[in-house]
Amino acid sequence: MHLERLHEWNLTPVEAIALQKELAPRVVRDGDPGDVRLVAAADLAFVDRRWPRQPTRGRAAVVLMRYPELDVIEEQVVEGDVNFPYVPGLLSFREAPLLAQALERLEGAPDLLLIDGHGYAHPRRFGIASHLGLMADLPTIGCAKSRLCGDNAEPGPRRGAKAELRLGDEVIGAVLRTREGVKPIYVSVGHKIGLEAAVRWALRLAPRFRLPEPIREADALSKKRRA
DNA sequence: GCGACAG
DNA sequence: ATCTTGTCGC
Repeated sequence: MHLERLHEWNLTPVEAIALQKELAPRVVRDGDPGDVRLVAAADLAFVDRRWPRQPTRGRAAVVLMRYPELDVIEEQVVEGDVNFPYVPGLLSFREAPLLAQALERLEGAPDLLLIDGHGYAHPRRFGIASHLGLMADLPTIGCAKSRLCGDNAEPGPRRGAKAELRLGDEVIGAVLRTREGVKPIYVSVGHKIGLEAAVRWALRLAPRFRLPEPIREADALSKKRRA
């Protein structure tokens, strides 16, 4: 698939923040992907174990799965240098370059994209899911395992229970219980999909475990040695 | 000044 | 993210 080259990646943190503010208005926060047949997810693992903020090597993995069968029909892995440090709020400048390369190698064309991280639920409303969604011009959902910003009540104990994630007087995402007895996940709009639809798809794609199946597969693939 | 802080 | 064994529970 094709991703648009929106800018260069070799930026300073100050430039990265300015870029996020500039691109955030282009994110589309509504829509509902019609009949979804193919779902893709991307995740990245680190190859060595140096300080989290230092230059290192990363391995990006992308999986393409059929819906509703949830079987993997394509995998892509790209290994390369990671130079940008981990800075809360600037995750995409650390991880997106390699993830974008892996996504570009995908031969199949997904109807929906899932990213491990936040989208709209971000200080400048432009998390990595929105960043990659904008580049790919695809309906994209951000699924994070923990909170970056905002406040929320505890969702109910049953699968499907949710609570609003809000920042100020704005709803920036949802806290969704995908399984009874486990911690909820944080769902937010990445691009070209409304929050309600994003939550519905996140839940549908996580029929058995805490995280949506495509993200689990991408995570597992990124941790495999090879490339 | 203090606390929070995706992966 | 990553370092790590056993262990509690379904």
